[in-house]
Amino acid sequence: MDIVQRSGCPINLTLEMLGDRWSLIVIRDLMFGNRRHFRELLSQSEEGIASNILADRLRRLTENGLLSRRDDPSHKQKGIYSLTEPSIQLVPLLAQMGAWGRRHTRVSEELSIRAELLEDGGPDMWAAFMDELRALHLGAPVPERSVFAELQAAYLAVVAKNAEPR
Amino acid sequence: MDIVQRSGCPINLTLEMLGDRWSLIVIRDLMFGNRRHFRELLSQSEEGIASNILADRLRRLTENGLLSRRDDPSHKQKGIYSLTEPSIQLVPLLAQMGAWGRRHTRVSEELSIRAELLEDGGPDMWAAFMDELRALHLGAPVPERSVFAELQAAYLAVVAKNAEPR
DNA sequence: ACAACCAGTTGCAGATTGAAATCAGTTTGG
DNA sequence: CCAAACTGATTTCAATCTGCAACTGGTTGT
Repeated sequence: MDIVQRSGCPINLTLEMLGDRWSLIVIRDLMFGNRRHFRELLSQSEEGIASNILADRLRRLTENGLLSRRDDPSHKQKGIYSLTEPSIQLVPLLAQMGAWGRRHTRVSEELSIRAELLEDGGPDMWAAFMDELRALHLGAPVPERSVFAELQAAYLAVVAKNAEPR
Repeated sequence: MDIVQRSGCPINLTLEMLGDRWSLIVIRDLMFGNRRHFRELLSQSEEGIASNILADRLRRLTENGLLSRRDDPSHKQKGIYSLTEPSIQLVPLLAQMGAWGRRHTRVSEELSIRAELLEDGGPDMWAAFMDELRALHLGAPVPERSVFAELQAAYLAVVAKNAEPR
């Protein structure tokens, strides 16, 4: 999937880097699901990515500077994948994608509650989330607000509500 | 490229509809370049889309409700493609894509000036642009402000500046 | 020792992509 | 009226990409 540069248009260049069916899914899982290992990304994926595709995307995203990989001290084969500053700055883009998808596609309630919160929260919430991701992935100081916890709590609340026998 | 729905996640569903290398390029050209016919999209494309791919994407985008097609009264074979409300609502997404690409890829000055303006203009400018697109593509009343003209003027100014002999 | 786990790799069939050529109907210029 | 150019595609074909399943070589826990 190496590409000769087609044009210097920012939208085109973004598509050349991220315009396929899996790259943003992988980033989404790292970002919102906090999956950091190959196996977590492989088996806990809603969409069921194949292992060769996952390996390929992790390699390409790392080459392009959107992810970084370091060894896991607890296991010689494990690697820990982290977001980088460029991929953390995809938060507003993913928030807009979630907002659009929520309006114009047939989403499930459980999986779209986070998108709803993120849309309602607006740029302030996105910035807070990015600060939190910098702490989780880049070792920056941990901010007070945990958007991650807010999103997770809302998600679990919806799951619990829908599991209610009635 | 028909897809069995992989999951109800809004980001995934948006990717299933738009996550390929050409769909958003076509929408970009309709939106920012005001290309309305097959030939205009084919030959004035910066990236050089192939005609079979263009035909396929126009068909798929129309099937998915992101474009509409009507006959051109001036030519029995010509069709006029228009954006629809769902694709007009992609403006904030494309603005974010442009903003990200401008920061993290090697864009050309000429092709990124519009992204810069759109980023600086923020949600107010996006809303004005969407109103203008509703006038151009859906027959809504023409708004006072023409973001399209602002973008075009800025683009032409950069082209002129860079063409200056010095 | 041994089973489970780990991060991938390999092989393969089928689908998708993209370049180039081609197509048939429509309009235009002379 | 007729030829050339234009229209929105379609066809052909090689190359690439996708996804599934099996497999590899190594690590870890018991």
